Amino acid sequence: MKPFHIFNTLSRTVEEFRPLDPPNVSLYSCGPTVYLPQHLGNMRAFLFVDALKRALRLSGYRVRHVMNITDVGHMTSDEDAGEDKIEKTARAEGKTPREVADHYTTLFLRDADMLAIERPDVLCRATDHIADMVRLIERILEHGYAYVTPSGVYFDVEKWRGPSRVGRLSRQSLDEQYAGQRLEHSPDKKSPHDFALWVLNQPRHLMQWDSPWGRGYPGWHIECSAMSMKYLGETIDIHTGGTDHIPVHHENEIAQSESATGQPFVRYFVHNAFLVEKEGTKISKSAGKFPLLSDLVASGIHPLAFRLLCFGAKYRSEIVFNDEAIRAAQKNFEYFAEFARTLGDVEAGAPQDSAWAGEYRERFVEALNNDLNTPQALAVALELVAEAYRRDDRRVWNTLSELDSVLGLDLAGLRKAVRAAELPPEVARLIEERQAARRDRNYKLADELRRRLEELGYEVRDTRDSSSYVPKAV
RNA sequence: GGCGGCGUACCCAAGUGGUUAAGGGAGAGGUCUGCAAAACCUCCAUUCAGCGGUUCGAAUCCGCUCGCCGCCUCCA
Repeated sequence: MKPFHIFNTLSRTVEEFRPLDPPNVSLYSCGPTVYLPQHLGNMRAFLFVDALKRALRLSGYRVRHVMNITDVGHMTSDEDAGEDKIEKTARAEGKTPREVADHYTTLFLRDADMLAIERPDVLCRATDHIADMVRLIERILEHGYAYVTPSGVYFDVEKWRGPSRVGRLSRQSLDEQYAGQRLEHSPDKKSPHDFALWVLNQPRHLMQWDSPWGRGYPGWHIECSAMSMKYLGETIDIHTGGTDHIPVHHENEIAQSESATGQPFVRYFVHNAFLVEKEGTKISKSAGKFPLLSDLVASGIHPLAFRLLCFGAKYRSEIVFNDEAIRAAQKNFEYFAEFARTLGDVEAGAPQDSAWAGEYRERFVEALNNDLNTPQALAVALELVAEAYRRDDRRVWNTLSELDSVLGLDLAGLRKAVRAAELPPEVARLIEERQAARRDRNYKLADELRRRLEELGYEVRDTRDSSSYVPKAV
């Protein structure tokens, strides 16, 4: 294991990462809410987690990753009393909540696959874990940090609050946090700070479960606590999410988890910044308009270009998303892909990389271990390829594929695809015709044939007396 | 109103006290070439929003000003 450093929101500093049980790392990520497609901003968060996992692995850690699918409990309005978003979509589309959740989960996983985001070891749906949530709420009640009312079971924030307990993440006192807030609160709450663990007596809701307190449904924070503990234990190493989760969601998760177990809930909270549009405005689900991965693909951008775009900035920085930025990322992707293709012709024989390549591996790992500096790591990878071209020395495959274990561009696949590619008969015929035309200096015909080959998906590259044919990047 | 953050070239973006301010894209010129593509080479911020201050030394620390954003309400 190499020393890994990461910014911990709990301390607001970059810390050396020390897992509880090295080299094992327990990692929990707040996953998607599946009532709408995930937009590019959402996907950035998952790309961040993917980079974190892969970087840890490259440095010798073994990561167990759990991610939730939120398919119940997110409300359209404040205070857990509004309409459930899943149900709202279900009503609008004439489907059951489960159908809605399944549909958008499938879409999410499809996009994640296209972005080469590895599947978590456990992908768990909230609605499959109602019993776990109920048990956790019972523990909180046993410890006296919650109370039952006709409208629900609430967490008693006033009782829990202490010098170091509340506002650890957000750096806000309760009074600060709620100053100026103009929401109406359930009259059953002892304090406006209290939040629902279990909601009762909302007969209009489609999704309801029996509980010791009556039929109802879980509050929107409890799922993460329950599932995190179930699959990773009462104290986990890393918990990730977007910065928007710092003040409420994660603050509440800590309170309810630690009041139930008496143990620290999370050792390292790591939060990613947003993807923003040109004016610096957040791309949000609720705003209604946001680009999807499918929009990018439709405009001719490779999904992995978006992956590289996200790698081009640190996870703690906002990324400004615009046409020029994504096109630059596309160029980067093509640059790597092109290099992998040229390796396709080189015999796979060289087991040993050239000595000069080792330095690049070191610098790459070093960058990642320094608070996941993916832009610096990406720069190193680009420099490695440039240097290989410059030296005309392609014996860098072992190094490059190690870097690709984090970059995730599947360069090995691209390389293999070129080697395995067989020319269809029609293409072969066109190529011969074109070569003849070039020999006859009939360049007009040669250019026409080049155009037709391109239509068939083959890019033509001439040298003085031969040509190569490369299937275009998909 | 409270809390937090940002402002580095045309665009994206590292760097956060000390040799020439990473890297990529775009742009300009060149090598190669029937052309094109790919690749490579050269050029492209005496300067880090502005103004003060601390320091032998600051893009990096402090203060103020301007501009922008996030969270506090579902949100990665």
